[in-house]
Amino acid sequence: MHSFTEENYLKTIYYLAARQEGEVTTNSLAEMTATKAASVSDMLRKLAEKQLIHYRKYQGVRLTEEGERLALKVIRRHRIWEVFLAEKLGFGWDEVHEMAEELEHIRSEDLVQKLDAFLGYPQFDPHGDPIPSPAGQMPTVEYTKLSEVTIGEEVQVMGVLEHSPEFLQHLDKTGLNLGCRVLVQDVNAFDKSVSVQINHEKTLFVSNEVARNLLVN
Amino acid sequence: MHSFTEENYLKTIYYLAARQEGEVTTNSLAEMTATKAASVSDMLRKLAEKQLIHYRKYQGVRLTEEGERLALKVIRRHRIWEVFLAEKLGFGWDEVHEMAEELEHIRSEDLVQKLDAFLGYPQFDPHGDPIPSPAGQMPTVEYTKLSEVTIGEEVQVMGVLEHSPEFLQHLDKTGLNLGCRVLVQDVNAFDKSVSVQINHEKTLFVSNEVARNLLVN
DNA sequence: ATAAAAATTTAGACTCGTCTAAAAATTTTT
DNA sequence: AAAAATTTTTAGACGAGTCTAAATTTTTAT
Ligand SMILES: [Mn+2]
Ligand SMILES: [Mn+2]
Ligand SMILES: [Mn+2]
Ligand SMILES: [Mn+2]
Repeated sequence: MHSFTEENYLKTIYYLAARQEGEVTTNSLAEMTATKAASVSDMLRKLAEKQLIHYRKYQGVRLTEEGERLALKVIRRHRIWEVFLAEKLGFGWDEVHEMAEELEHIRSEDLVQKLDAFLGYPQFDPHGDPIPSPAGQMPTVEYTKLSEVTIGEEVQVMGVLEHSPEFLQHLDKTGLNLGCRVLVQDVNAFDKSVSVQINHEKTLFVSNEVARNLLVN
Repeated sequence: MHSFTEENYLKTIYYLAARQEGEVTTNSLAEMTATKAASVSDMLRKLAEKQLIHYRKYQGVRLTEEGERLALKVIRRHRIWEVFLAEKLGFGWDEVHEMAEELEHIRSEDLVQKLDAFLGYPQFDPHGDPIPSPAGQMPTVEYTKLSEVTIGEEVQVMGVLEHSPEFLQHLDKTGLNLGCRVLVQDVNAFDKSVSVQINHEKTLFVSNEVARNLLVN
């Protein structure tokens, strides 16, 4: 069995690897896990011993097949629990992540399987992130950032890149929920802010900062 | 905040105190928590420092008000999760305890509150154990052991004293589920085994060992 | 009332995951 | 190509929770 801590490191390595090219660095892991580089170094040695990562000193780190399988298992559990919390218990998408961080470590194949069935085999979590298959495959989705959409195009909000409660609450307040239709009316040449029409109703301005973190299509 | 381990000790002290008179002993705690007396001694010192137990060396241990409040919180979470696992996910009453042992430590007031509402504020868990109130009160129930019931009386199965999967699976096999009606037809004078009629249908023999662990109304 | 037995606590050690400070390797700058 | 800056690793320590072995206290038996 693997500890909570090991599971968290694997998950974090997976996420960092997904968003850059090449190996994941010690410092980026330290930042993400809110620990110090020295602690990360220690843990990397342990994970390498257990064959969960490929690790060459000073050269960064990469998941082995087994490590990726485990990381995806944890991510699957996390996202399924998020669906449960949002759909069944009525939590907002800004509240579910923190609880899922704990629930994802509950160890029982059976539990996640039954929960998945109870939820009707959801494909996406409340943030629009795809749920890995039981076999450990991450579905590929190709979404565009709202900031990349050209004027005149109408798209649908499919997910978010930024997951902080503050950002999600901001979207709630402006009415930019998952699934809502967005027509790009204009892009400001100076600050790249976007003027959009939501669901063929109200018009609003979206800063580039927000637009870069909204996945559409 | 309190650690998983501290929560488990408090819960165990509560259970041991409930089933004996007087203080709880170091050895009984070591047995229940599957650790050694030396480890228990250490932990008792820590819990006493935190004012969660009354502790005089060599004289056993008793929960403080704060300690009992915490213990009941953990027990409440445990039993609510058990209801969820049985009612919503379809697990058997022999399967839920182990998972609830982990889920009971998920820290969120909001989560247990919403889960409670989702389940319709259940009063009893799948084993017939009462669920402590949000305020931290353990409901009093007065049940009798089936082994104490006199011939001719008809009672209803309300709970179990023994919670092992083996015992519960045995009850499943013989059809002695929660809520079923039991008419005591005869008690064997030699081994105290009981001849009972279930739901006015089939008759079966129940060993004294089983009858002592069945709570009836 | 002693002695023996049992229960409990203390002492010292170990693992896990973390830290700070120092050393070593790599990368960047000049 | 050196020197400087940055990144990473190692060394040594710590807290939580556990262990075994030894010391101490309490209980039971003689
Ligand atoms: Mn999340
Ligand atoms: Mn999510
Ligand atoms: Mn239980
Ligand atoms: Mn129960």
